[in-house]
Amino acid sequence: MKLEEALHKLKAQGVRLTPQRQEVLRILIEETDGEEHLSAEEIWRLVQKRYASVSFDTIYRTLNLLIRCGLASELDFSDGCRRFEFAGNGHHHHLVCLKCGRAEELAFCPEDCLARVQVERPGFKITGHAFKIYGYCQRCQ
Amino acid sequence: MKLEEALHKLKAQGVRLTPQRQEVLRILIEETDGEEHLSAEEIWRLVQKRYASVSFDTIYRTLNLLIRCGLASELDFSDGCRRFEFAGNGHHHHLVCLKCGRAEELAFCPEDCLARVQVERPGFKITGHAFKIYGYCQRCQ
DNA sequence: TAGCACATTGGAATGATTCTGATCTAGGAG
DNA sequence: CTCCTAGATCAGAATCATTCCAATGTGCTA
Repeated sequence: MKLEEALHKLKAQGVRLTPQRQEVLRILIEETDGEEHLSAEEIWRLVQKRYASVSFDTIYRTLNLLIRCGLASELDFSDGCRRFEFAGNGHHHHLVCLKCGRAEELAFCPEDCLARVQVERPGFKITGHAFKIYGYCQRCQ
Repeated sequence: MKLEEALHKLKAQGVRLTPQRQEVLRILIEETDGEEHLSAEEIWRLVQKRYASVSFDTIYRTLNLLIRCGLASELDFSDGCRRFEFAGNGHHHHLVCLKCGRAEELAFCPEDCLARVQVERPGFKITGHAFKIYGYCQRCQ
């Protein structure tokens, strides 16, 4: 399954599989049911359940490591802290609720817009993009 | 001109026109030649030229006030601090250079994408959006 | 199984932003 | 024009997310 695959990918990059790292990865993959996008603190609390003495620093170092290895991506919902998600579910964007802070995932991607931008600005070398939609989810209206 | 207009708009909302506020607004409007998008600290240094004892706190309170009044907007270029711009130049997006941090403004807006999203997710009430393109500007490639 | 390069820990440091309590002032009332 | 006060400013301390540091612990290769 996904976790095995992700661990294998990490190992293939010469990264040590410590229990803390495995647990962070497991949480990103398995404990984000529905529309949860966890903050570092939330991940820390979850890891603590199994490894009570894990430090905050380890969480951040691990998350940054996973990002460098392409297994996690960071999100910014303008709520004061970074949020993280597993990067193995394909490219997507988010609908962010301004009241409850939850984010729904959106498969749709404005690729054709990118092409138009590239034509308009040939001098700029595009490497990535972000499309975020703000508003109120059904529950919060 | 623009500054007069903006000050008038502020007054109309019952906001006191202190010299510090006027200077912050003037800097946002007049001193951002080219593609500068100022951080709070940069604005602070500029205000200090005229009001040497201005506090950092005043800069932040003023910027947040201007945002609430619709005269400024905040930008996030993922470089660790918020950046600000005058909100009277029309809706636009940004091409952010990952090397030098500068942002070019992009008049093009993926409005049609928004419409498609709205059809796809009728339950979500859209109030705003952000479209950011990351990459390398001509100078930095 | 041993050894060491790399990870983890706890606490302190950093940097952006906001709060606090004392002092000052913009701008309306007289 | 002057007075008055709600609201603004100031300096410095507090807060919050994130990272650094030095000591200690541990995956994993040989």
